[in-house]
Amino acid sequence: MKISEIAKETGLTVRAIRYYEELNLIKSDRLYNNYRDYDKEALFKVSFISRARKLGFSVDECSSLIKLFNDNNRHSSEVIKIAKIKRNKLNDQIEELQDLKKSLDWLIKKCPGDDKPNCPILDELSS
Amino acid sequence: MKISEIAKETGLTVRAIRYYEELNLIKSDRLYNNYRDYDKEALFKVSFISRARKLGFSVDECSSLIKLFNDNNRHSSEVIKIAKIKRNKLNDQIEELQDLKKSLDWLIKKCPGDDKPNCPILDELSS
DNA sequence: GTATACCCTAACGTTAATGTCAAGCTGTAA
DNA sequence: TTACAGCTTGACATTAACGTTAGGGTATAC
Repeated sequence: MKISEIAKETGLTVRAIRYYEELNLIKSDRLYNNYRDYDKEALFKVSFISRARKLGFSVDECSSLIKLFNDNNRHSSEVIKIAKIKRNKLNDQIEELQDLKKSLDWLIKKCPGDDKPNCPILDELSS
Repeated sequence: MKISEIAKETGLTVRAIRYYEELNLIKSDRLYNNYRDYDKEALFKVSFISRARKLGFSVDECSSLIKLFNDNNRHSSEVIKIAKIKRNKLNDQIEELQDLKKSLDWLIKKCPGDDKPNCPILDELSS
């Protein structure tokens, strides 16, 4: 399969796939004309990355996952470790955003939102 | 007041303050030696930006808020509009992260996390 | 007069994940 | 054979919000 077919199958762009190859997440065979050639296993790995990216893993994290995926002697404890680190990061992000949202909600509640200049939001930001 | 004093007061870096000036969020008077000189009103505005940044507003959004802050004919409805847009963005982000977290939680629950290679997380990412 | 700690501008570096473009080879249908 | 679409590498561009460095002027205490 050629790169554009892989792109279509996985929903990634051609550029993204080449980028992952640059970072050694994927390898590609070459045809006589130097076009990249992918077999089913390669397609499998690219799909793997695509799914992991959609799950919120960074390309770097995908790299670690791919290594485990390729490693028949892996321990599932290593995989779950990466997943848990990711989950904790997500938790932190969510909490931070929720704090921000709370503050904003509070300010929004206090602002009349009319045609007069008086505004508790600006007041709060200046005080 | 000199720039480093403003930085100390607001918790921003000197570089950040100069950056905001570059983007025309702030102006500065100059002393005979070309040093930036800030009065109380300027300090006020820099604090304003600092607080808004900490509340999660982007520099660009701060720029809009500053304009309203400077505008005596503003309507508080315009301010609340920006705040609400920001809150909605936050909501979307939070929801997206929570979805990701849910998927991860589900995968983590299913993975034994032992010394054997079998791992539902990798399975799911490949299927 | 010298050490030290400020200040200035200008400009390149950082991070992630591609987008975009140039310049050229390849494959295929009409 | 002449389009035209698709492939190649390589390299610069993008976004946000500054960090960092270079090269140089300034203030002040000793």
